[in-house]
Amino acid sequence: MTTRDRILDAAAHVMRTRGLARATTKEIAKAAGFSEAALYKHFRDKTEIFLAVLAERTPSHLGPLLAGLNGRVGQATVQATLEEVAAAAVEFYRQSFPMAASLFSEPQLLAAHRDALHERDAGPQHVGNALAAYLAAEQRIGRIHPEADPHAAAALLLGACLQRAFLGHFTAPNSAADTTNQFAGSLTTTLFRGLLPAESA
Amino acid sequence: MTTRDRILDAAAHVMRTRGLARATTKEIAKAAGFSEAALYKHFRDKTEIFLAVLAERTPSHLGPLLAGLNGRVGQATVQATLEEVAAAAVEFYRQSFPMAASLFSEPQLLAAHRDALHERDAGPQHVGNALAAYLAAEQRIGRIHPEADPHAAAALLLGACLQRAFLGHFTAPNSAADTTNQFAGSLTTTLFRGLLPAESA
DNA sequence: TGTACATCAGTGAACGCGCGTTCACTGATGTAC
DNA sequence: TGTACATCAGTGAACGCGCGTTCACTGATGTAC
Repeated sequence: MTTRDRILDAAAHVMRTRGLARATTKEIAKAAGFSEAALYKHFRDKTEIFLAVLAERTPSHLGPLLAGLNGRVGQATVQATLEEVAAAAVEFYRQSFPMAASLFSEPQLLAAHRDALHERDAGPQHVGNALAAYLAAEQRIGRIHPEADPHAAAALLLGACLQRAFLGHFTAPNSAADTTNQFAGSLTTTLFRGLLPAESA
Repeated sequence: MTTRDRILDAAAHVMRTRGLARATTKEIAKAAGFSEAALYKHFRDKTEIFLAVLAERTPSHLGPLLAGLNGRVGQATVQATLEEVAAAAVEFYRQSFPMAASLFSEPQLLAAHRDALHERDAGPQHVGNALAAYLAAEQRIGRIHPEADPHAAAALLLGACLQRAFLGHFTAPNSAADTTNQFAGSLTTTLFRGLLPAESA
């Protein structure tokens, strides 16, 4: 493992455990096992460290799953696929949320990260787009109600996952009696069936 | 307006516009039109200012609406009510998100705020609970499918609103072609109808 | 093989700066008699 | 009514501290001849 990697690992760890505000060069260097001066042999300044962490240490469980969604059209059941996506999304959001949220305390860093994402053609909105595209494809082969709105459905499902991750971090970490899979299950079931009572028009 | 109020207004403004990390005593005092020393006549330390802002300057459009939900059971249509809730939720989350997210950069402040919310029996999870209670009541009088899960439905709807607010701040502020009302409409329509195709079991 | 030099990752100590906080003070307002 | 004193919101200047960053340096490794 290169020194650069060790610094990034240490920075990611400090950011996650102590928070962005406490992620000082002293803390990062200590966690990495190097002097503070060593950081500046590998990065121009602290911002560059943060941006590298965001670019290279953001979890990506969702990426492969979303990329494989094309091949799943017509396979298994749509509900089972959505359940899998939901479970993965909860985990992904749970891991990325603290660091992503932290960025809002430093708008300049947020803007720099946003631009970096844009250049790599990445970003949080791509998750929703990929899921909506999958749902639209399933809709075309009749496995989803023809009048359903794929984007709205994706927003509902993924939003619920983001919110759960948010609440899990915001409130005491003891809460959330149900498991992630139970949660993903009740979400997709409710989303599939809809709220409309049977006898109503 | 008391000095205390002017300080809190100034602090809230600085937190929103410059970010929590740039919300220094100097900036707050300057924005309030007082000396830094004046802050300490009204607050023990900077943390107390932040906690007071969070307690007294958090928007509360949603509160009255949610409180009035009991009286809406059986009134108008459920979908129209949900649409109204969704639109208000988007606006509420949009306004609170930056400050709430900022807290994740200082876990100690987050914990202190969480405790303060808990003491006042408040917090973000109460929004979901109130909406779920309303849905359960509508379910009891047959205006919602008897097997639907009220908590899951609330999570879907509010999660989508939270996510929209998040994306609105995270990505460039130009995006989001549709209006809040259009968004709320497609959400509730999709949630009501469900994804299930007509001919399927 | 030995010797002289170049390179470069990493260091300890220092730097200037902006931060949160405190201090002794001012001056306006209220109160007692 | 005037005078002496108490109160208290607000101030300017200073404080100690921890921050990000830079500096001259070390010592190991590689290279030329």
